[in-house]
Amino acid sequence: MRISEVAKSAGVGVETIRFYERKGLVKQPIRPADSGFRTYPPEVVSRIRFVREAQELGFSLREIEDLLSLKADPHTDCSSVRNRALKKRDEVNAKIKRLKALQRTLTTLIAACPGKGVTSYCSILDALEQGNNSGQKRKSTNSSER
Amino acid sequence: MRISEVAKSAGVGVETIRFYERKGLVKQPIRPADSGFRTYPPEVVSRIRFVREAQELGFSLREIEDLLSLKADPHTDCSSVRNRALKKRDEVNAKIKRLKALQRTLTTLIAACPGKGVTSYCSILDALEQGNNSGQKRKSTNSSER
DNA sequence: GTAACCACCGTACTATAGTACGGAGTCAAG
DNA sequence: CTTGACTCCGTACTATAGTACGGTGGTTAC
Repeated sequence: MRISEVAKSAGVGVETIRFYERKGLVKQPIRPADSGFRTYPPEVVSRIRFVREAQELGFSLREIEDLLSLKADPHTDCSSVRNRALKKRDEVNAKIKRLKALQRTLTTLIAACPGKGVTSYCSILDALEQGNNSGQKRKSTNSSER
Repeated sequence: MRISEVAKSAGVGVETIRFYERKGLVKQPIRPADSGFRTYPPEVVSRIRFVREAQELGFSLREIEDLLSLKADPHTDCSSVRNRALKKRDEVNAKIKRLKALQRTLTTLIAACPGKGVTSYCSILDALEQGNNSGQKRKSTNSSER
């Protein structure tokens, strides 16, 4: 595949691929001596898609490189890969936990916002406090609203 | 609270708070006419913590502003807030789903990397393909995992 | 053979999210 | 009344993640 083809199927620009190549996220493809053009195997498309996906989930390109490098060289053993993978999995689990907390907060907020009428607390931070008021000092009716 | 106090308890720099103020993420605090210094109510700390938290989960400041603005004015009704909250919750759910997929992929990878020895596929993309060969053009017999 | 199209390269520009800097004012302690 | 800590402001700089630009060369289609 040529670069523009890859770009199109991965949903990115040509320049982005060259950029990822410079960053080491996409490895340099073969370049037939005659054409000099980058010629990619089709797998590169999933690799790029993975990068975009992971970005949306809050990973930086550096971290994504880390994730992608979780790959054992056939001639070394897997233990360091395994350990890094375990660590990454913990990080991902932590992220899921936090997103679930946010989800619960939104649910609380939605419950407090029945769709019409006026409610007393209808902000995400209030909802956070509502869902969360274990161990916090509670605030009374004081509000100095700016 | 003065700005440096807020900064310290929220774990950010003073400049960051001024930056968030310019961006509208932190509202302008009162400034007593005599001192002219920003004087914050303590709630601002959780607000800033929320911002940092949400950033780690892959939200941009713009999106975070959106989240924070999910707050009903006591004089309007809640329906638009509710709708936006529902939409946000969907987005969060989608993120959770994708993180769970990543988690499963890592688990597949970990399983393929028993800690020593050489394995045939020990990369995250291979693991993805292993865990994922449903609905896509398939290469081999479907192995129902998970 | 020349136009259209793609690819190549390096450089420059953009947006986001801060971080640092420099000069000036405020305030409490010594 | 000076010193030091803190604050103010605007401007400039940084890192990340691209995106665009401009010039050159190869391939194909007419």
